[in-house]
Amino acid sequence: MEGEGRRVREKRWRREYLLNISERLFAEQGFFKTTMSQIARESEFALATIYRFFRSKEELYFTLIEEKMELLINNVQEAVTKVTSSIEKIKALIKAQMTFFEEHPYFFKIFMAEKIGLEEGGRDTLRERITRKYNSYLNSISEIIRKGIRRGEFKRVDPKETSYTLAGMLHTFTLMKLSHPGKGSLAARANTLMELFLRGTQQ
Amino acid sequence: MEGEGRRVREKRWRREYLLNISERLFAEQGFFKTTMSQIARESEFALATIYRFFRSKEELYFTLIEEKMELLINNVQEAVTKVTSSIEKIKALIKAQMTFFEEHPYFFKIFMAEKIGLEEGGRDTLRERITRKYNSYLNSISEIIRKGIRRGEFKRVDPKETSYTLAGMLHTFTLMKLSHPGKGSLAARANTLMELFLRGTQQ
DNA sequence: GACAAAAGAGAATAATTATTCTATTATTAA
DNA sequence: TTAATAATAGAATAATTATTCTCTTTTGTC
Repeated sequence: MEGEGRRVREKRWRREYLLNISERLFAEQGFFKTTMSQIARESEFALATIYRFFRSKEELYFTLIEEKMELLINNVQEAVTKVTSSIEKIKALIKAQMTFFEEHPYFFKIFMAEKIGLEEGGRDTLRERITRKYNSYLNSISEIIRKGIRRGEFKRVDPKETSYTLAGMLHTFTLMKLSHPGKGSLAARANTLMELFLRGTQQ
Repeated sequence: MEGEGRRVREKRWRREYLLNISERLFAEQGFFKTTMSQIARESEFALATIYRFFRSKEELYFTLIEEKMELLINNVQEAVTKVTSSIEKIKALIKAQMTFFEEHPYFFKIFMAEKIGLEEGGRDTLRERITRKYNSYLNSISEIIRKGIRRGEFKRVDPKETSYTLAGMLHTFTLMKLSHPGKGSLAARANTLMELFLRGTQQ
């Protein structure tokens, strides 16, 4: 069984390598400008070989998004469950998401590009799965806020509105930091965003 | 000269009509999935006729964005200059932008889709012009906040970070309201967002 | 009404590109 | 080693589509 183990493992490596190369290309040029030949050239696989791993260009693209998104959600969930108060949970969420996107900047770009489509739910089955996942992620943020209100930690805001808005702040903040990287890491700025979210800007 | 006046005017109408049809299609399907034949069919112009108005598909697309963006910026600037305090300026900005996007939802979608590209500045000359415009818009928001800090209206936040974050809140909030329209208009919810921005969520 | 110029139409072009086909090569298990 | 299986390669396919060409129709000026 050892031989088969290596075989399977190597196949997984190749698949992952392919996903990584594609991720970079899709992030840099977008879905349509990226061609399968280009992915083949850069990954040093032949065209037909790619089609042994993925049924189509779309499947490659959406698989990529789905797997990274699962990773993101898992990371965040793990960080959130480690603390108890709602405010700490929000803080952990912000930090975990920033850290993740800092480590996966290509994915961040693709994710941002898809976000608009995601919030509406596309037609394709592939995209639908991702949409559902993303929405349940947003809902889990709403849930934290809802509970925080009950516990008296937050004002009586609308949880849905607030969680969406937090997501928006988080994305734009990340976008700014990734495109104009200043001093210090993105995650180090988590407190700034947290302050803004909790206490606002008014003197 | 009157005959020429009508001629010119009608040409402008046709151009605008073409832009409107394209705007809808681009918003619904994105740049690449939208074909020139489709635009021709839906606008009831012939293919070659479209090329009398616009040199290429890209020019059509970017022209569309640029013109609407100018309109947005003008609307916001006008609203902002009507009031004096920085806090009121921010409030006017939020309301004006929400109103604008509520009136031009197709443009909003295109705008959101381009935003990621915009922040980095694409290679094309056409896109660069838009990028510059959008950045100067963001800078004008920073400026309001900077002045507000000097006047003691805002805390000593980082104006750039804060203005970007405000932009993000505004976009996501708009996105949410446009895709799940609840009771009341979007602009009517401006106060909610304003509250959140000024005073935060903490109890 | 007649001529010049612009607008309109749809077919032709030319290039691109996702996907599949047909061999060729490497790997496994016996 | 050897038959079977999987991986790889690059050419062929087939469809799509932005753009241009050529011709016809409409419009404005005289």
